[in-house]
Amino acid sequence: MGRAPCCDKANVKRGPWSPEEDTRLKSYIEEHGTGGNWIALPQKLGLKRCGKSCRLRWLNYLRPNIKHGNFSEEEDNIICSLYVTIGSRWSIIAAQLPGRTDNDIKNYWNTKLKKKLLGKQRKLEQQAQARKVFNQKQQIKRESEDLMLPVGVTTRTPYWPEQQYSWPIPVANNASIQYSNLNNNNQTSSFSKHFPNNIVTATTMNSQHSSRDISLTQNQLHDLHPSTLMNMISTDTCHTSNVFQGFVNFSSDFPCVNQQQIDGTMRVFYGLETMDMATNGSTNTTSTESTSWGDINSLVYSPLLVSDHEACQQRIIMPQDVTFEESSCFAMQRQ
DNA sequence: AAAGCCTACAACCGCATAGCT
DNA sequence: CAGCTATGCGGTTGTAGGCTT
Repeated sequence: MGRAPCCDKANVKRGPWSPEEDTRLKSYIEEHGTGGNWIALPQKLGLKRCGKSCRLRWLNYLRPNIKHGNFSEEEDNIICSLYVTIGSRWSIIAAQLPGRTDNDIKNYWNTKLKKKLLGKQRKLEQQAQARKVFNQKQQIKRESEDLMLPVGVTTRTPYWPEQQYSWPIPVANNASIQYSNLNNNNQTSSFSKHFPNNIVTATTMNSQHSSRDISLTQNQLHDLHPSTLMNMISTDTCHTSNVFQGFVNFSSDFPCVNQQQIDGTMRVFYGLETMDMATNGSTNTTSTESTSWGDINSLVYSPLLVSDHEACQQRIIMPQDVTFEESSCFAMQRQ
């Protein structure tokens, strides 16, 4: 047995609303309110509409201060960032955009923004593939060179093969890459690199929510593997390390900095894009996730179990005109 | 000009859940 | 606590209008 219908479908009008229906509904609600009962509303009004339909019409089109169309670049960015962070929770996203309805944002996403993002994603895939092929060729070349060495001569294997973990460089200004991790001591560590000035900042957040902000020089970090850095940040010895040079205000770099704990996985934020990074199996990171770019869902943080108000407090890295024409963000993938 | 296709978006549907009895 | 109902939400569908062939 199916669910009981909310109204008598045979006796309700469906389809587009007429101006007359709109006027009746609008003037009634403005005068009397909804009365807390949408189901009874159409009968009071003499409208042959389902209560649900009245509610939707009011919420999405008739209530005051509704904006339609003409989404600004800023709104695009907010929608994309929130989608990446919390997924298709349109009502939460709409709550961040005054005058916008969840339905409007959903439609806008499905018809325009998604395609825009997928186009960018395809471009990234192509660049990643090219980079992968290049790295494989380099590896083969190195191995074949090693084979040519005389017997008894051993090659020095660098701890981090040269350039293998070089930081990807976005072309545009004001980009940042951010890593975060929850270690075994319930301590969240994160670090980010900002472009184009190449300032690197790091933060640790322990269970008591105290934080430590550290800055590192570009030259010292260029080839440092993220998980190694994370290790250093996560330990109390970091302030004595010669890598760390001082303290900067990390939190103010981000609109929303509530630390989200991503156990076992480090992620990179690149404006709109995120990627999981394979790690070197150090103490702070426990798993390796492969990143599929064949699906828009791969852009979404998952799984995230947050309440609605928490969702709004999650850390959101705002995209800031990052382009990827010249860069490959997969350079950090360990082969 | 007309048919077919595509896009945008309004509206619907059904599930989950809160709140009431 | 169980059952019922209204509401809220997200996915999906329907359709009008524009575009292409």
